[in-house]
Amino acid sequence: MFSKACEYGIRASIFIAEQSLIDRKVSLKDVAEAIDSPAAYTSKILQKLSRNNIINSDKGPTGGFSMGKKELEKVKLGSIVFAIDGESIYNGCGLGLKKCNEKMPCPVHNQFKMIRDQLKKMLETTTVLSLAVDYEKGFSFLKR
Amino acid sequence: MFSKACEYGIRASIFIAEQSLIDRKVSLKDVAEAIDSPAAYTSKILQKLSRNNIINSDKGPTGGFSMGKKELEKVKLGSIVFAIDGESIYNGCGLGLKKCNEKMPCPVHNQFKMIRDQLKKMLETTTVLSLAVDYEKGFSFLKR
DNA sequence: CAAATAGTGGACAATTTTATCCAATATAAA
DNA sequence: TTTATATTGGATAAAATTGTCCACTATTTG
Ligand code: FES
Ligand code: FES
Repeated sequence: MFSKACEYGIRASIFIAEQSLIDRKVSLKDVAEAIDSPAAYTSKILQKLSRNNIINSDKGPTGGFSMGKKELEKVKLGSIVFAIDGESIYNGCGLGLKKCNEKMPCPVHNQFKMIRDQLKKMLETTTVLSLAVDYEKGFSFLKR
Repeated sequence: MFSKACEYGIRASIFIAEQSLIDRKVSLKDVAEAIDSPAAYTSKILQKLSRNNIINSDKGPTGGFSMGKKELEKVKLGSIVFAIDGESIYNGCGLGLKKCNEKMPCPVHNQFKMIRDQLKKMLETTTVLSLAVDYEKGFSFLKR
């Protein structure tokens, strides 16, 4: 469904969001341990999220990754997926034709469109904040 | 969503099904041209489909790939996806945890489960035959 | 200013996926 | 039985994704 990079990106964002809720900046190492991901690779992904204004990062001692109140409220899952995996989720064809195209649809276009539209809607309405709150309550897990 | 191999596999199956409807066996070359895929790679995929009894293949002159009436009626999209991409569509976690697990769900489990269940249902109810019939009528395309 | 800390960026390596090539096998037809 | 044809299987290669290493920059603190 999503690339590994995107999965790490989502998990990292949820962890950073949750820590930001209790006013904590987290280091790369913190993130990698919390979501059980390779640190150096995770670093690249966090850079991308940072450049896309999904999280912010501060250098130096007392530095680390965090999310401000505004970001916490406006960042949806879709923003992360788009930042990392691009628009393929939105306009890609289920059978790999150049682009999804109503006028010259692939044989599974109708079936796929329905599902993809729902996925899209889900991504665009689910906030990282809401997921972070559940995670904080211990209802969900970022590693196993 | 699916691997490239799986996309080729589905497109190939639809083409083979459609040609079988008018009692034609097709060669590897025919398939590769019809779906615009690399022939040698497509060959591997067709082998896998053949071993999974989704299509049949005959060697030698007058050989080629085809689907019998029984296969045409019983093969669903899901059979193809399972044969090529395995069970990850069914039990994989949306955020990349080892397995999807109700007891220790990832933060997006509920949202993903809903979408994945619908995808699953779609894959399990859509027959290759129905897609082949639409394709035959010119309602859909296998390449662009 | 010096030292310690933490993210950044670039090069590189490993792995997985996708793609190619060719000899071997099976089969039908002449 | 010879020949032509078409799939099969194994070895490789190319490309994309995932993962690692290390020197550099920015920043805080003493
Ligand atoms: S054309 Fe294939 S999904 Fe729309
Ligand atoms: S645990 Fe992640 S999708 Fe079910």
